[in-house]
Amino acid sequence: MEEYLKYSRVFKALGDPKRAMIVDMLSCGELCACMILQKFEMSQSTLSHHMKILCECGLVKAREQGKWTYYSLNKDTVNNIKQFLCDITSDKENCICRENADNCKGCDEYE
Amino acid sequence: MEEYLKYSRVFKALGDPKRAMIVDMLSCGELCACMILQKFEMSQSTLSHHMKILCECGLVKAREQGKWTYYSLNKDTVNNIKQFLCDITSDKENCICRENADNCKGCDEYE
DNA sequence: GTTTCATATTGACGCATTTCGATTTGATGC
DNA sequence: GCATCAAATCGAAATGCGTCAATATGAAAC
Repeated sequence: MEEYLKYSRVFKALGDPKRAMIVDMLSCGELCACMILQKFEMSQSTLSHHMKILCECGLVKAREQGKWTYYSLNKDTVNNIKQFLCDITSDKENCICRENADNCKGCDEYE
Repeated sequence: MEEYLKYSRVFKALGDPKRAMIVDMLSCGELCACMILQKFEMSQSTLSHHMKILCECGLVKAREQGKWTYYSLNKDTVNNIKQFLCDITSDKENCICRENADNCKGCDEYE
């Protein structure tokens, strides 16, 4: 379950449309907070909160320079969850989560 | 924003570790609800609720057969969000979300 | 050092989510 | 028909989330 928790934290961060859009914006390169804020109708504190969530799950990196904070996408984290999605779409012969499949009458009938 | 909402609904569904695990279980093939329930310490009503969320976002398909309901992964939906992740990790020259980048003093200084 | 500006933090407010026990629905078997 | 079983739905409680205004922090400019 620890493994799933690791992934789900990132998925949860992307589970807000505004955060998904922010991540998409950052895919073109680093941006400062004020630039991101321009694109949304939200308060500065709300944006700051969203950026914190994106940073805490590892999706986004923050770089402070003087007054400004520059945010960039952490592609390693994106690749991690991309790998998870690849794993679940690849064909598998057998699977550990199926080990007790015989205990289920319904599944027996189906097989 | 509509586009991001479409993606974020799926991400949100994966944003719960139990649901991420269920999706992983289904990656090996169709399973009935009772089989999934065996693997978790949760009530039957709670599982039913999670399955509804997974179905409503399009990640999982339900097939009813008599008393039993069989769930399977909808790989098309997984491939959709995989494509989004591929897009944001690919190198881009320019990006529509950057169109007003000059308005930001901070960004100007940085460039 | 005081002002100004960008960002973070705090506290509060509704709203959504997770969870459960209890009940309902709908199919199967007697 | 009646009992049984799988799954869905309902109602309620606890927790979490998105949002804002107000305030705090901390760097730059004067």
